[in-house]
Amino acid sequence: MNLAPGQLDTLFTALGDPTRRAMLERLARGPATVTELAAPAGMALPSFMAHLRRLEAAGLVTTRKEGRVRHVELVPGAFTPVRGWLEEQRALWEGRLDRLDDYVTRLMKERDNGTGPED
Amino acid sequence: MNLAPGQLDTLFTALGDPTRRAMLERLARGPATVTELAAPAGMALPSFMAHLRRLEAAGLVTTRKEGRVRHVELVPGAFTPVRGWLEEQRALWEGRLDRLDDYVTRLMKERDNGTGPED
DNA sequence: GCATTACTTAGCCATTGCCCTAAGTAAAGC
DNA sequence: GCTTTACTTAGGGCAATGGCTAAGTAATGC
Repeated sequence: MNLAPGQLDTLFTALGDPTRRAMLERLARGPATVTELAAPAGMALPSFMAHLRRLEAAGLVTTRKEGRVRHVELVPGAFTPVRGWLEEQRALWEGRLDRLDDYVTRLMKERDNGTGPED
Repeated sequence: MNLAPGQLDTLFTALGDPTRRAMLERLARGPATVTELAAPAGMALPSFMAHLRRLEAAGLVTTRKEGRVRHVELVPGAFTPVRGWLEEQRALWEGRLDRLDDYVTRLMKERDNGTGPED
């Protein structure tokens, strides 16, 4: 259940482009065909398809071809590793604040009863 | 309070590199000097400094120079726009599921009392 | 069956990203 | 004051990214 090394790299950089984020925003509202998806992007199809391939490579979307039309949809839990990393960071940060808080609390107690922080 | 256009680009791509994420993970535990931060990275200092500048440009860290030493620390709310975007995506996705759920519920009711979905 | 639609492949080009070495500067240490 | 330390600046290489046009393929529509 662990994530592949480099998966966060692929995910974060996939999210680092406005065209690709716009695609995901659109897809969050439901599946679409390549043509539908590409319309608002305002770029040549081959350029657009490269973005789509990037999202697919990152595991953020899946595509299937029916006849000459390719349908695209979001992969449900695909953001999880990203969220996970951000949560870890928050936990680290808050852990640090907690320890800082403990430390300050201890210092104040020590000041009150005259014992110092030395061993 | 709105975010600058392109800020998400800068943030996400800043997070898309393992060296930079490692720096942030280290900094979540507390401030550090450049030398301390660079030690585990295993690369030449100039290369490392470029990563640091990326993080600073993205607004994820701040640095100040004291004498010949540069100190680096996390900017507290810097992940907020990233979290925010992810939350929006989730809301969109769940909104869609809600509507799907409503739809299915309505269909079932209609089937039960014999009224069809046609106008 | 011929035209249209919906990609797909191929190839080019400019910019950016990520790494390097070499040499410079400026504060601390002795 | 000379050395060491901690960056900093300058410049170079090479791959990846993000865009393009032109031409190909394969399914649909008429």
